[in-house]
Amino acid sequence: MDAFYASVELLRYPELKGLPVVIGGRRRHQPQPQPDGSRRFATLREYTGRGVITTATYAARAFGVNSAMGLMKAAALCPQAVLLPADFDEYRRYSRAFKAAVAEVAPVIEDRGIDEIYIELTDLPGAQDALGHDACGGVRAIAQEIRNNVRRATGLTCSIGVTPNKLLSKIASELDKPDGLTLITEDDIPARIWPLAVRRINGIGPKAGAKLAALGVETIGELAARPREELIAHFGRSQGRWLHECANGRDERPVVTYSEPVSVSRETTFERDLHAVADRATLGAVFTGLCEQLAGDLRRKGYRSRTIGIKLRFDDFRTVTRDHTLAQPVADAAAIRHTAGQCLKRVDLSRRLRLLGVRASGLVHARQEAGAACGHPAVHRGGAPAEEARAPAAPQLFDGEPSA
DNA sequence: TCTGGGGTCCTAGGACCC
DNA sequence: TCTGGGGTCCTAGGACCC
Repeated sequence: MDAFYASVELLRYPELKGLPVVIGGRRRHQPQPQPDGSRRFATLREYTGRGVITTATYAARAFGVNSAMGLMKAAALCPQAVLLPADFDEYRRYSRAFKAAVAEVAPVIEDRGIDEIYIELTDLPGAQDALGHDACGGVRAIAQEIRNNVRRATGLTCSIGVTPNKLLSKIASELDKPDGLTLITEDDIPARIWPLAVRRINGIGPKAGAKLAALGVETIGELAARPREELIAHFGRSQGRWLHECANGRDERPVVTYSEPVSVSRETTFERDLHAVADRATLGAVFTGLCEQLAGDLRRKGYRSRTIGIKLRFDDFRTVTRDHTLAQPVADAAAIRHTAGQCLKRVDLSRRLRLLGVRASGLVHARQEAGAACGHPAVHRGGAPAEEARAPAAPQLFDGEPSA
């Protein structure tokens, strides 16, 4: 989807169309209705505090404003940009709507988050001609039908890349944004893929990009020109092979239509950095709140968790995690709070904190817990000793929160 | 003026088992 | 007199993505 969150907001506030608009920040900048019936919007200029941009309209991007940019930095580039708070419930509604619209045309879909999907077109009627050859015309018509359906259902535009695999489709979908449709065949790879920067490959981020640049590799074509053995020497067997395959446009990954969640988490960044001792009451309350939210998430999704973990980010942005595996899965806030409290004890808390998070992994379905529910004792086979899930004792470190 | 929140996957070392 | 070998689980950190 094109500038998804921002595009959803423009449906709500059509008077903002064409203006630089960014979504992000923490509450407190809802549009205010005016006596004359118009609405007053907050701008980046007025914003102070932490936060990043989650989405910017194309008009805002023209000022150099982009996703993940700090709001204060964005304000320096485009102070007049309208700032709207994120409304995830609304985005999720539109997400379901666009996916349903796609499914009417092509039902084999892999979810890639709120605004992205992979669609399998291979076995669709019309995708191939009678001889089994690719009929680009047929595939183009199907993609066009998908776009029309999405627009009819949501009023939103999307960009589609139609290619032999997921690697190329992801790249192709970004070549003609917004509202684009790009077809690429294997024969097009040298002309259309090789000139692109290696960073366009999904999976090459800042670190791998910099490492490749240091080796004199800027484009995908330059990557393709490097011997496989050289890439393996620099990046290891696994990543080296993968880079070589990517550079040549090869990707065998299937479209995966179903997957179980691996973890569920909640985290929050504070308005100001907090200290374990000086802000103990505040931190304790936040900590308990996160555990309660996590427990609610687990219950709603129907999971219990055997491994509870915490995440801390210090004022110097250093991040540490600690986790703890229990013999029995838990889901209630008190047990999560207790186990997370045990984890917290293992961290040096002399620095101020900017972020606190709680995570549940080792998920099992709440109703049929493997082993335990089937009457097997939780057999312990290797690894560090797992502890019994205990009833919560006194709150551990961020003590002094109002008792739950 | 520092840098959100929710995820996945990978690596590497240690513990432990057969 | 070494220090096997293969496997799983757990933990911590990091890269990356939406």
